[in-house]
Amino acid sequence: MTQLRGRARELQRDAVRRAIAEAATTLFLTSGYDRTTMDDIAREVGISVRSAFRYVETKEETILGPMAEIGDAIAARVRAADQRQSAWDALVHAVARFADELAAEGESGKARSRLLATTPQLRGGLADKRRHWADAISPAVEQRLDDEVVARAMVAAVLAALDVVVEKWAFSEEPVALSDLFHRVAGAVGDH
Amino acid sequence: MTQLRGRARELQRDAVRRAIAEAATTLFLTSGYDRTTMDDIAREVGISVRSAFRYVETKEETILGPMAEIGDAIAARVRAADQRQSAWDALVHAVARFADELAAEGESGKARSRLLATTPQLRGGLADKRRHWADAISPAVEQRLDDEVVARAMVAAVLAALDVVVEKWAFSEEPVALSDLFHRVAGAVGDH
DNA sequence: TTCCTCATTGGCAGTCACTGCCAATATAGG
DNA sequence: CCTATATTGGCAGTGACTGCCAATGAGGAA
Repeated sequence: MTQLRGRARELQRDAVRRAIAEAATTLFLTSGYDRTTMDDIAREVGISVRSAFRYVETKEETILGPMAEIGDAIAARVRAADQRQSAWDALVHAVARFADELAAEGESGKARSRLLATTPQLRGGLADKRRHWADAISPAVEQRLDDEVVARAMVAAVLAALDVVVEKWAFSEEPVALSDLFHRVAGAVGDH
Repeated sequence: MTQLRGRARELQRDAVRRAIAEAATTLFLTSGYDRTTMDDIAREVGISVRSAFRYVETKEETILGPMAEIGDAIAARVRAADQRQSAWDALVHAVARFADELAAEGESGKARSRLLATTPQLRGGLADKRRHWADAISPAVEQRLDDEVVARAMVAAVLAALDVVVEKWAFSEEPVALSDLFHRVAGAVGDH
């Protein structure tokens, strides 16, 4: 039963992590990143600061943690794409699917995106995430391309373009269709 | 004489900043980023920690500070490029010139690049710099393109590709020509 | 030269992120 | 109920950074 026990523990851990992410996001959004201390977050969740740091490695991770899996999801979609599709097209479509999911979150997704865009202290963590995404996605792209450096550069370029588009979307008044915008921009970057 | 006096002060400031950058780079390279304290850097320069923080805002800035001007330099080159050149080509060539300068630094440039690539704590500052570069360069690209978002995305994409190429170059054993590699990769990303 | 003014300096104390250590506590399985 | 094991939270310490203030130093006026 050690298996089950371990699994239960993991589920419990994930629940706490989600609670931390939720509390942190709310607090950052209402009081600002700097003016929110780890103490505030821990208190909101109902645990000690010392324990909070057993669930997240850094303050940045409180809000960025949940973004970890996205890279794998995108990589899986690249792999699953029709083999006749070019590396670029497979990649752009896979990333666009993520854009759709973000857009589906509605206003909360927009608010979070605005927070990430306007909080310089989060950029280190954000860069880390993007790096991990790139590490996950690049091999899938490389398989269609046979060139490691080009594959990595292509992934980095597309993710960078995504960032620009998401920021534009997050701050635009009129409702813009995020993935349409992304497709348009990616097309323009790819054609020049 | 207030003018001259002010200028002298500025020159003095820049000299101290350079001394800080040099000391920080050396110390980070020999002892590692974490194991180097601001106290160590200040002592090496011969000033107090309190004063050091009047020259640089953060520990990251000690080594990243000198990278600030590069964005403007690239922007100027994009503007200066032949108007018949496409936005993409002008941008890629301007960035390649920077790659040449980096390569011209030789081993010290490589070592610094390796440090930046392997030190996660510097990624926030690095992302900030890249953002500032992008803010400086994008208007110059937009002028040839008439589309703000596409211009920003193009710049972000090319800078992301540059990062990948620089990292590859910094860690490769055999001497690779940095800007050749960059041109090849940029071409591949742009054509797909 | 001497004095005055203003910028720069550096020490001090305080905040906050984060860590190692340890004793108290909870919990699953016998 | 009891024990092995995991989890918890307090405490003290480090290091980045900030506001405050008294001391210092350098240039110009008298």
